[in-house]
Amino acid sequence: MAIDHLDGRIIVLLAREPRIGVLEMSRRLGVARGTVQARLDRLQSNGVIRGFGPQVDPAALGYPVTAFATLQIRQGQGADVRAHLATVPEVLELHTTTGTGDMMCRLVARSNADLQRVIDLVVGFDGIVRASTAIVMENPVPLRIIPLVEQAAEDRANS
Amino acid sequence: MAIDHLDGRIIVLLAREPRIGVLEMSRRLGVARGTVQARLDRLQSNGVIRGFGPQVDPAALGYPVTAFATLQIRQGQGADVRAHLATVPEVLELHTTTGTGDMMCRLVARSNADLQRVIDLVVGFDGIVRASTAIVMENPVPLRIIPLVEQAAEDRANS
DNA sequence: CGTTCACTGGGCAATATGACCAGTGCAGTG
DNA sequence: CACTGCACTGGTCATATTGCCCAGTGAACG
Repeated sequence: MAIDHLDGRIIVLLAREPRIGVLEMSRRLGVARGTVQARLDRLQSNGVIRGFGPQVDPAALGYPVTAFATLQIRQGQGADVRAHLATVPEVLELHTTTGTGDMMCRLVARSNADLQRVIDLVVGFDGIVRASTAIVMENPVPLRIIPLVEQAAEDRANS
Repeated sequence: MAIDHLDGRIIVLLAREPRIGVLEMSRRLGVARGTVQARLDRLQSNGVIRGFGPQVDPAALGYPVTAFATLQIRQGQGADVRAHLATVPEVLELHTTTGTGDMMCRLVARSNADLQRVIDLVVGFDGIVRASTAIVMENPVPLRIIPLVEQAAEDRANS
């Protein structure tokens, strides 16, 4: 569960240069190849590393508009709404939350006009009472994991 | 910019089985290896595929709590706030948005109690007027891209 | 003290990689 | 119509990497 310093270095190295391979990694980290391999296997079976899927940029796919929608759900309709939203490709992720809304989802669209279509698609479902949408203008900090990994490795080292 | 059907199949295949390699892909898709290689190169230089970084699960790292925070910023302090948030490892991403808040960020924490520490860290900064936080309970649709890629490939085919 | 465990450093065959090449079918252009 | 550029095919080649094996070492632990 907790990762040590070497694990941290492996993940960070992999995040920075995903294509380098186990052998090159072992060279850079100054450890035996088998060690890196064993660590990687462990990290993957631990679930710390879920996989190495391609990181696709929706903007480059023709979906440059991102928005977050907060949804209020009619009591007892949660499961239906989830199933509904799972069928909409423009819904990139969905969370159930505490707070003013019941759910929060990330949407993408081809344009601001197209966002209207997507929102209609999302909201035009019986169990959804109300939706409030925030359009993303800029993304100063793109989804990242390196700082957290470094901190987790540090915490482990200091304990 | 737009992707065709083969591009779509490459991305989906890669998303499902990231480790398979170009040769195996060409076998499965029934095209020559050089073709897959050329397509991949093109997708990467297009920016459609940003990379193949490891997908790290914060929960497995010891950060099982996720939250979204909506921030209101004092006029003109935007840049300072961004710089501040970029230094907090628990801030996994940050967006500037329209709507009631000025910014929206995704946070993780070691526990609900630890979330308080993270929020204090985030909010304890001069330019931030107010923050409202929604804790994630469940994640019915984890961040995904396959349905969108398939739709983008379809759209291209039909045009 | 003995055992277990992770790591080292090495060797092996099998495989994938990047780099080429000539040939082919197709779409668009003059 | 002929020409040209382009993407794809199917093949080769040398090189690098992979997955797998092994014995030996050092540290932690009961």
